[in-house]
Amino acid sequence: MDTARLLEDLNSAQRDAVGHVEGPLLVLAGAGSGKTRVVTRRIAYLLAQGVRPSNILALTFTNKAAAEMRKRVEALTALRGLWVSTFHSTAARLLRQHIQHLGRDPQFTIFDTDDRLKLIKQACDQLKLPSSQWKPSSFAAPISQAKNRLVSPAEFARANSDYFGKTAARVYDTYEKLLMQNNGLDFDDLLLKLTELLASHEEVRHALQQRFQFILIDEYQDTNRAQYLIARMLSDTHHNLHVTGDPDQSIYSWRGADIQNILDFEKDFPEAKVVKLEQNYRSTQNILAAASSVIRNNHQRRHKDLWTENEKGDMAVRFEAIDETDEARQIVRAVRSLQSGGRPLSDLAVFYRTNAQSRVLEDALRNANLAYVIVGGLAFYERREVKDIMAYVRAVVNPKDEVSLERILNVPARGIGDAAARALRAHSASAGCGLLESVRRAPDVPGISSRALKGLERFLGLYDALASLPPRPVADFVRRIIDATGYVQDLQRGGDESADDRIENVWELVSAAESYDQENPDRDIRSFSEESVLATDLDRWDESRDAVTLMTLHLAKGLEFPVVFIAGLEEGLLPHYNSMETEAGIEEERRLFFVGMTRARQRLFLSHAEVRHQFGTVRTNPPSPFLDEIPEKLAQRADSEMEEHPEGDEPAEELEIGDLVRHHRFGLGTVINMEHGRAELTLEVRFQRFGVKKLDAALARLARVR
DNA sequence: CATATCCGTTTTTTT
DNA sequence: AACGGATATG
Repeated sequence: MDTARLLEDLNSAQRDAVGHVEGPLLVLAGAGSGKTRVVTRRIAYLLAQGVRPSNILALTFTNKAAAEMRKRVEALTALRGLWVSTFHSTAARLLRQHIQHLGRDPQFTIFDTDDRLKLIKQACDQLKLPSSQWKPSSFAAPISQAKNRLVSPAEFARANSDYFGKTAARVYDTYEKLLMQNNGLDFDDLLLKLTELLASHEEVRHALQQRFQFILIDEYQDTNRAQYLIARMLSDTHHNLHVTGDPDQSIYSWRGADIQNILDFEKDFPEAKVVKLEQNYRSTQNILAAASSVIRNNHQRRHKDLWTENEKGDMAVRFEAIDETDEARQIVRAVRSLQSGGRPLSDLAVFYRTNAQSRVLEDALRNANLAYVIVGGLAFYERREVKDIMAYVRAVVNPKDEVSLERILNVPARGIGDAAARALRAHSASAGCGLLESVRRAPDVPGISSRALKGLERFLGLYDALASLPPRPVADFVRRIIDATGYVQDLQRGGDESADDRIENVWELVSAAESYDQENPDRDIRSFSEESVLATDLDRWDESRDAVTLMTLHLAKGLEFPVVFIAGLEEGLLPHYNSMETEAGIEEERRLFFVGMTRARQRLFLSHAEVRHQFGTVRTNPPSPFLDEIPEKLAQRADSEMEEHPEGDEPAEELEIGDLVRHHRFGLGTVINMEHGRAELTLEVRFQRFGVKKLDAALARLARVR
């Protein structure tokens, strides 16, 4: 393809970036500034310059971003041998080829967060930590953080001398041993082990440096220590490292991301070319101005001015709801009116801070008969029934994976209970053999009932039958598991309420396997298993469906919608309680809000509720301070709850002491006393802002708030 | 050993 | 409010 054509419809900054060939390149790409376009064009440009596709490595954070990038490069040029994939799957792939240099078995299984927790539990048991005092889940985050920062158990122990830290260090150490025994790597290990491999094995590092002469990294502001080192080491010979990112969209520090990586890029590579993309092609002037006025309040920030040639557009709309149900109702009403104005539902998205917020929205949309999709939450491959089936796959693929083995031993129930499992484990420990071997020796293992023995025999038959199956087609393999275990019949028999959903998911797994077969005729059950662990809900999202999209603000990064709703803009939710203690925490929350706002192309709706039901209790939340950072002239207030809820629509007789009520002037309050007079009922209400008032129930027109 | 029931905990965000 | 884990019961 001719190079002039690749440059012609770009602005000058974009052209600078695309036309850069040799040497480090930092592209500071503001929201909506055509970043993906620049990256894909640059790949095409490199190819046009004679760079071989196999010498290029493009790294992203999500499979979706990788797929999108691949698709767009493909539209420009042929790309056999080009690697475009996530950090994690790239690491997995490289480790399969080279991990034996670290003394590990290339047939490792990737353990997800659920598996990890089970191993941590095992570690706690081994260390005899009383469960009343220690929660296994409390160790997950510290261990993960340590790995992200390349801190070994020994170093962790040295750095943490307090009571919790010392215990966590022991758990970490034991957890690592268990991972090894199971021949497993957790998500963090994928990056960590690759870092170790590159650092300790010059010949591998060198070979990969030769292979990947041009490296591109997307969302560089979200890289953690390990990812940073991988980037540095891989690019150490040719220095052709091209990173793209936006410090204002750094929202993953809790996962170990270090914003310093992008801020220090020029220090790391003094010869780096820096390009700033500040023209926004996505949003209206009003939306952009509103978003800018928010992000401006961050102090830890490199100044940047986004601007656009787009039209002024509508003002952002800000509205207040009584509670989360009311908020959902108002959003539904707006959705309906947009729809009748000719908007397809696929134009609309609702973002929120926490997954728990999706439920009310979901209910409201369903009741209104509006199509919706929830992206995120419990990922498909994390659902119990899907994990059960996949555990069979994993147990067969990696016989050392005892987390999976234990999971399936008695699923569906075949008479192998706790006692039998314990006996098998004990035998493994004393005989020094694996759990599977103990299952084989079950007749000789003490403490196993005859019923359990029968079950174990059946299980073994099943296991061996599966182990001898051809690894392709994947769908046949999966179907065989379902048939042979009677998994679906078992669900039907159990007859619990969610059985239908679960059965549906099981069949959906089969169809996922079928499409995998179609799309990857050369791959097998092993690669299917691996890719499924790294798959997320976002990857499965079908954007073409005519439905409102619901997702968290985190997931929204990198996407855009003509119309965006951001719900739950309250202090405590955004910024979230757990992030409000430090300035850095609040700034990250503000960036999260900024990310959400800048997803919108034409319309932006911002809502908050005065009270919210959380953990079964009611919580009164003031509006998010971020809302007030938007100038009045940029956000029009729609005080629509008045029309929707005329006061006094609830007879006072229904009130009880303790009820939360809303008064048109005094706002929210709690009924603290009721006095029945001759003809009237006098209420005593303690208002949150106006103190205690005595009101005539017939006149006060109070609305009860659940 | 399987099933039923209760209790406690959970929820911030995810590859 | 809902799920999973622990406990009691059949």
